[in-house]
Amino acid sequence: MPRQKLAAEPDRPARDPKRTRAAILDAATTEFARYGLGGARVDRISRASGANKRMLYYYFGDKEGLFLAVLEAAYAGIRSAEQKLSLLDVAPIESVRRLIRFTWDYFLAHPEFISLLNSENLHRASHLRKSRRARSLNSPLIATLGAILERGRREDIFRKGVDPLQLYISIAGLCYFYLSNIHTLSSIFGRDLAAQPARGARLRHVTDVVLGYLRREP
Amino acid sequence: MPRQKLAAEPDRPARDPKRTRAAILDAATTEFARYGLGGARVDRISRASGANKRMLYYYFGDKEGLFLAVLEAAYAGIRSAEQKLSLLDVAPIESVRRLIRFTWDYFLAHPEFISLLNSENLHRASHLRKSRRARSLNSPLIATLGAILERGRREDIFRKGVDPLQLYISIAGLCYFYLSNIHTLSSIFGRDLAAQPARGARLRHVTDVVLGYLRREP
DNA sequence: CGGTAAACTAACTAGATAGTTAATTATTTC
DNA sequence: GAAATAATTAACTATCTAGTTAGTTTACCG
Repeated sequence: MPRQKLAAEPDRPARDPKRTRAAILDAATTEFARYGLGGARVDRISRASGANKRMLYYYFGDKEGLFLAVLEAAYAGIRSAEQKLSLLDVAPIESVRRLIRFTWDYFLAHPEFISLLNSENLHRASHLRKSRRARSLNSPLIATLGAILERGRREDIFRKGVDPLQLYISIAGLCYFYLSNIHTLSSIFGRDLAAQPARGARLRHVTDVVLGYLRREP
Repeated sequence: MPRQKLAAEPDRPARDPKRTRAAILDAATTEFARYGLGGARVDRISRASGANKRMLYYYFGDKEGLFLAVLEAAYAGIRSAEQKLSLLDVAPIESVRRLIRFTWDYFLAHPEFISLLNSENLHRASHLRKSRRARSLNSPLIATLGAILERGRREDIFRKGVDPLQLYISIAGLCYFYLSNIHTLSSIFGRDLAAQPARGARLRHVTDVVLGYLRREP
């Protein structure tokens, strides 16, 4: 099948480095998410992006460099989405509900992020370690969550002594694991856990677990 | 480097199909866990097992058949360990504590199981779907957990209406995610989350989350 | 407008890869 | 004990793979 050329429109320059680079990143995200780093193929990325294979090496160095760029872009995506959350202008319980809802919806809408994280952990975060932006990928939500928990404690709604980092990890874990392992869980338990009623039940359950935990102790 | 022969001991038969097959499975488990299905190499498995590469195809058909055999063995392992748990001869709260502890300790001791599950989900459980034993890999703990929750409810300790499958998935998720994503989490948050104090804190936190959720509502 | 550099193309390469072939050897069975 | 079978070995194969080479073409700048 003849290769799709990018600059097919008459009024577009034949060379557009930003567009070429973005197209490669996009195709690479899909390929790495679908096959993992080890199973992804450079030639398939090249074909899907419409860019010559040489260009992958021209812009990203090598396959692993491309993978790191994909990962950084993925992190930038979730951080950007997190910034749009408004959590501090509502009551603490509602803040936590929103955070849970955001986390669940984000993972649901971005299964490629889950897959990329799994790949990166298989490789022991060796790519992130090379990244100059790793620490900047940290989530400012931890501090925000700390403020929410402190406010909830002062209002006598939440229990004392909750570690915001642990809670953040737990909220992520409760959502992530279900979606990341959706295939084996569905297979083992003989149910389609990806279907709507099951997903809705899962979100409600996660919310109950977290809010139940946060409830002030007698 | 000269290839290690299996039957080096004088009183061992030169041919031992069971031992050869077990050695291949063992080497394959390590290889698939370390590199994922796509990154694993058949020649490395052959070398590590000490068996001729032809034997991998003789016993398992192909690389994917070998992967399925590894996965089934891994599931058999956790089911066997679950059977040794005794949960019904103690009070409900202690039962739940034991289940959490078991889950955490098992994933900690078997990082290869986590990695294999991640690989299988990347491949959409396509191997498990071919397995004739998938449903038998189901956990009988779900029913046990149901009994525990019902007993706790009757004793007015636990809240009403807890879905044992959801709770089982949540306990697994709270433990699994932390360990599965240990590398990216440590990298992003600039802490060694695999070190002892952090692990202990994590287990305590998970226990508090689950028991906090289960606590009877006022 | 010409020179230069950047962006791009097509073909190539050296090594890797899963799987196969053609045996040989050890064990089992009658 | 000989024949048959199963388990094993060494070498091979066809294809795949990431990355490279050697250009060409387009855009930019003075």
